[in-house]
Amino acid sequence: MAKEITPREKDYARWYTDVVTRSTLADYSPVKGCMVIRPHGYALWENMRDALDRMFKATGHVNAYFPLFIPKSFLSKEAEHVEGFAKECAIVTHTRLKGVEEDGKRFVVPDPDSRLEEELIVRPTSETIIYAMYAKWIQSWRDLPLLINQWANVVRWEMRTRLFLRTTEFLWQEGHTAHATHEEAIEEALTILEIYRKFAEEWLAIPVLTGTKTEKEKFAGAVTTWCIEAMMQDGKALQAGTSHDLGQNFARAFDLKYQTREGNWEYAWNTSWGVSTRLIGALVMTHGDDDGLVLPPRVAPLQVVIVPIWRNDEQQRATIAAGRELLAKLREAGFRVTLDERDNVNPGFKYAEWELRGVPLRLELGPRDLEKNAVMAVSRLDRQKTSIPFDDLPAKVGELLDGIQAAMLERARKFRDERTREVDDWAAFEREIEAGGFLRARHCGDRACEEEIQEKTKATVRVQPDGEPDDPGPCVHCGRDAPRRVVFARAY
RNA sequence: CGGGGCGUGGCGCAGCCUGGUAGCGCACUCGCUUGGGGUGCGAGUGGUCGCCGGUUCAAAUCCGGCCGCCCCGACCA
Repeated sequence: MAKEITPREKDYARWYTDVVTRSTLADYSPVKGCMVIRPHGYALWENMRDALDRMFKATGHVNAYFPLFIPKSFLSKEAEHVEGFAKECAIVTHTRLKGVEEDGKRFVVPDPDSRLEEELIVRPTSETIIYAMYAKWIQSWRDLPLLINQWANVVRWEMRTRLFLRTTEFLWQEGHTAHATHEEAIEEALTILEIYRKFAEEWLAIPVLTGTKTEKEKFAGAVTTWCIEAMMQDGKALQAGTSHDLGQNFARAFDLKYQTREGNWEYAWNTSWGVSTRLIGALVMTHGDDDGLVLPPRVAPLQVVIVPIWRNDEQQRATIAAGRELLAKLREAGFRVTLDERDNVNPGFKYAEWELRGVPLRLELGPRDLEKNAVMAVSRLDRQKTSIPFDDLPAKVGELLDGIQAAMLERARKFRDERTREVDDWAAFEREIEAGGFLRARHCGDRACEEEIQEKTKATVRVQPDGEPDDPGPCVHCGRDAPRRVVFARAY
């Protein structure tokens, strides 16, 4: 049916790229490793951003904006942090270009006279600049907690790129907080983790596991990294968001101290947390099918498309007129909806195109429907048809959209649970990991052991799930004592 | 950074081996037709064949160099 999309079975990576580009979410740009987020993709991001922003604000956070550039010296202040990011930073060395001529051709080169004394780093993340500012703003216990978020772009010069999943520049939010006690900081990190979980499941219909990262996988500079981890349709894991307890690592590095009620000076406790446009990639790979995108109604840029159907001029006038009324009524009710009045393509073409772009609900409006004073609603999820009398209109559309939203989460959860299994011995692990999905196995927690597992199988510990009872036994790889099971998978 | 592939109208490709004035599909424009799952027919618009150099009467095609992008791996959200 679908033209031009590689089926998932044939080549999952190609399918992903096809869906992202053909559905007009994004396109490759002339800049290596960088993508253009097109209006459809950006509208999706805006909806995600707005929902998250409300959740952050409801829990006491405020937005601010910090500079794109970071003095080089800042980045070297926290040892682990440098180690983690040094290899992927873009560096600004000059501030001017200069025209030169060679072989009769003109081009530009950096003007040697404009070389910067202290080079600037294009932020890969903003911990350093933000905690430098916090050190200036915080003196007293009364200044705490400080709960700031920023919506920004960051640059990480990675070797491989994949639309939305890994690009040189990407959009994200990064929260940075300062607290008087470690307990409070941990509570903050967990509050955010819960927001991420809720957002992923209730808005994106992506079921996630929550828990901590191992030493090997945690953020460079963190004491503890919590994450939400999702499973894509090819069985690979995708880290969808992280929340870090930074302890006093950055406070010490940037001399971020406050005076206690008792008059002593103490280092503050920090957290940082973020989700990025990578979530769009997660959305595509969790719900998409061989016909294209499938978007959850709550974040879909368009929730409903009305397609009028006619055979002659009179019917064209009638169905478009009815369509416009319908459009107004649904907009009034708060739905994101459009009417496809184009007369140069036939209905079948429109169906295929709107399905490709992931619109959850289509309302077909033809002569047969007009006779009955009804529209035919078709779900993007399963193409199930429901005839809706005009009189039931805004309400019934809301019900159908809610139903699609719930069914998407349900379907994704079932998919994940069916591909999650327990393994207890190494032979089973090596065999099962080839089939993809999540493997729940015991692990000793030793970093070297985890690295060996990765070398042998490309699998890593994705998450050490929260809130699970102890289940002691031998490590699946080395046989040493392990307290409980963790989740292994190959990851993006 | 290692391995592979590709640069030819807006997009996807053929032509290259065996040199002889550039072709197909889609898209676009116009007309008719059709319209409840990507209608059909006809007429058009649009390209210094990635760049530089060489061989030749003649280069998209052969030779040399350069540039760019994509895919796969290691690193990463």
